[in-house]
Amino acid sequence: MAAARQFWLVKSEPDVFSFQDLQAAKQRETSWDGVRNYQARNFLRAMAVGDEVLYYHSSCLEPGVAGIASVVHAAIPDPTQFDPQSPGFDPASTREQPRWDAVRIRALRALPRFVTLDALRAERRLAGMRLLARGNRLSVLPVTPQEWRVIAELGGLS
DNA sequence: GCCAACGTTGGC
DNA sequence: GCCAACGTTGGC
Repeated sequence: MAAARQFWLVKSEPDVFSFQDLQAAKQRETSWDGVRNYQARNFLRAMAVGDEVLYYHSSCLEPGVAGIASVVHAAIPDPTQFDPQSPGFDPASTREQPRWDAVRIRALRALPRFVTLDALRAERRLAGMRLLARGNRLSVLPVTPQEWRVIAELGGLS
């Protein structure tokens, strides 16, 4: 029996790589690498092919959820950790014992309505959402099916 | 640019 | 194992 599909949220600075950039990418895909936080890495490792991912724009004029992507390849060692030229280079990582992982995601669709951080905060059904917790800084987060439904609704889906 | 919150590092 | 210093995140 197949495991139930899980839901996630990833943050990206749109000035660096927006959801539109993902849609415009070759195959609408990208390697989700550069994550350098252990908790976030563990969430990456828990992702399975077919899981769905909310794509959140952070550190910008209007933070919020821009679109939906899906996981098309499960976690592998993040190649940027071995690259001295990369900002993600980690001298403590070895090929034998890599510390950091990356997954591959593909854009599914933009939300018909961009769901702003303000709108998320204003929605009582999302009061417990991890993204909205005080001081939250994780760039990869799990999302509950209930939260997913509410955000899809706010975004104009279904 | 500011600042609160948080994770990581390293001296002890 | 503690904890101060430091770096980063991310909203504003």
